[in-house]
Amino acid sequence: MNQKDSSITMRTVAQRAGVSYQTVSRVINDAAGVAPETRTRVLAAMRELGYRPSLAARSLARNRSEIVGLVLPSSVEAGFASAHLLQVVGGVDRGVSDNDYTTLLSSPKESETELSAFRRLIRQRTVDGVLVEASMGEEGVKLLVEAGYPVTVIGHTALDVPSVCPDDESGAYVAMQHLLALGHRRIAIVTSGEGQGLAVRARMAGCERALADAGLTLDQGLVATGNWSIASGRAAAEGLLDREQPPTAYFCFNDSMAIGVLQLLRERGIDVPREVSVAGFDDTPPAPLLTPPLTSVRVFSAEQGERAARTLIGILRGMTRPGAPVVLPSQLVVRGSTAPAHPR
Amino acid sequence: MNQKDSSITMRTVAQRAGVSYQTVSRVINDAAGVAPETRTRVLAAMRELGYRPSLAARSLARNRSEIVGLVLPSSVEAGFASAHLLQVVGGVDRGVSDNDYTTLLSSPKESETELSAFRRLIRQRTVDGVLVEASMGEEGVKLLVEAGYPVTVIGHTALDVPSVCPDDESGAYVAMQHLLALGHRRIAIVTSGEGQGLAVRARMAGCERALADAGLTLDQGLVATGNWSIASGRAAAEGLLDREQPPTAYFCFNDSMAIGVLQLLRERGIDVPREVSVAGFDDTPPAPLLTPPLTSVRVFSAEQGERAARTLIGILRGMTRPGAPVVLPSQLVVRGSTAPAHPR
DNA sequence: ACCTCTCTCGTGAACGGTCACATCCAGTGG
DNA sequence: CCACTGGATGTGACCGTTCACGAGAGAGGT
Repeated sequence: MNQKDSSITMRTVAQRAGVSYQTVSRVINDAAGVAPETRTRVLAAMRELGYRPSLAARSLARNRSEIVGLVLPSSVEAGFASAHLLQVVGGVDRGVSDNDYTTLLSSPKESETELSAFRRLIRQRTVDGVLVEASMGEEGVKLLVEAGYPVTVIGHTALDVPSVCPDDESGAYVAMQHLLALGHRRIAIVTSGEGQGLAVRARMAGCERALADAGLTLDQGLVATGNWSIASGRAAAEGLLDREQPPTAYFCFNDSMAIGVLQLLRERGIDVPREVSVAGFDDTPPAPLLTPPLTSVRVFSAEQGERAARTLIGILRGMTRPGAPVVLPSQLVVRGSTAPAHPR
Repeated sequence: MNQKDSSITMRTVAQRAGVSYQTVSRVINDAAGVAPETRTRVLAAMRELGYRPSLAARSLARNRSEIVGLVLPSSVEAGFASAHLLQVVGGVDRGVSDNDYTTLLSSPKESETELSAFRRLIRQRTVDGVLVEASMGEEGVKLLVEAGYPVTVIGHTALDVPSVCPDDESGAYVAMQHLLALGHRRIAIVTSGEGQGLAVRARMAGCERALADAGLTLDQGLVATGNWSIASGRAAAEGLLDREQPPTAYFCFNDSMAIGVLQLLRERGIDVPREVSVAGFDDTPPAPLLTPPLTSVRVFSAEQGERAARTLIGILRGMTRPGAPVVLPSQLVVRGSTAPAHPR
């Protein structure tokens, strides 16, 4: 059944079906102008011979490959974000292969600069378009655009490029609202200074809106800035705990920093959620496994990947004009790390 | 600098350098028989024109693509194993791109059977060889082999195919030895009945060897069988706790099941590690984040991926004969979940 | 009956490389 | 002085598709 060497070409099929290779080509691309009877005959021949079109030849002739590149941060060091990334990869692959495209991977070798992944992709000249994970930075995206590649960014971007991202603003809004509804008033916000500026800004805006809705205003003294890492979460909490009036709740802009906060609180003997509440962002898989299970904002990573893939392919096919960013809803997942504010 | 349309071909370069296209080809593949002076002239022309060879054309002519496929389980549901997987992906990509190959992704769409990913790869006919993650099962591997593809398996396999895997036996041995050294004598083993049979058997063998070295023998009553999931870990612990003499330590064959065990113990009010110890396997990223941090056996996922990639490419290049499985060392990481046995 | 039109199908030339040769030219050795 | 050798380069065919044509056959109108 599986012809090992698979050197059956269009002409083989054509011969067998008693037509010319062009007719076979028409059948394959189901173009108009082929008699139904002929079509079935050709299809039969294809099946009998186990014919598979050569992607290489097709790419050469059509000058496009039906392959999209996916640029990811070098996952080796990604550590905690890994779950999110893998979800994205899975989603991308789904969206891509549903459209009969294929996914080509490219992440920077650790020895090189981040841009190497982009350069390699451009040099290879084998993909039709590129999906870029937001944490890869914007320079690479520029490079791709200059080289003439359609690009879609997954996560967020400040560039004028199609993108798919979670609804950071409303995610943060809902989380903040949740904490407020539990009676918390001194809510620390642990943000990050690195990368993904837009996402951070949107989340902050969500927080401010929730506060405003509750008739409150953002206390800058309760805002701590980390760098997405666990350690930076710890450090942030450390600073906040030393205040004369320490916060009764912490809202961290990702789960890693929330974990850092949890660690420090445990060390200081402060019970979560009885004494203080903690919420994270991203809802990574370990979140429910922590002690206590972490309340977090789910961002549907896989869907982001899938939508981005569909968007990009739509553009490649000329069916979609690159338009406004697609914003996917985010959703608060309440778990054990948040509880009513401790009455004082 | 970046020619957007990039329609500069070998002949363009040839013309510019005042040679024939064949000479350009020679320079590209740095074949012998080109005068050094000519070579530099051609190289200069290539640089000036920003020439990039077309991978499609090359694949067509050479009948190989320098692309390897990577088959992964549909990550959407992979949940906890995700970190391991992403590491593998990262490692693979490193090994692949270091050799100027490229990685093509293929995971089964969730709507289809697992084999779909393999079928797609075969039909596409665009890769030279395939890397398969062990949890993808062996049927797909057979399919690939029948279709004539060189395959390397990452993780483990019972098939007669090149593979790279962790040293399960010695990993389990060291972990078991660690628990024995802490004074534990009733050590439960939480294994799994699903998939990766070889890995399970190797780990069990390691346990038995450690026990034998300590003059002990495996008590089948202390062996519980799960299915790698958190829930199955809970269930296993539940059964074991009801024994007249419950275990003082649990060695689980992956981290997920260890987490299940930890959860149940906490619910029952049993302190880890003061009263009982728990160890896992795989050392996934959340392991150090648990309460208490989980002692586990690290398996170097990224290295597995990288080695597998190198092995496969070696075979593709005809430099390596497919040989015996490569076994990478594993390493025990001791954390807070294991402590001296509670004296009774 | 003839001409036109449409539908179906076939032909030749790309696409951008590689491969197996043929060719050219300078050195050699007899 | 000439045939021989071997390194440097060019030539033609081919890889398996697609694309832009052109050709043949019925159908329909006059």
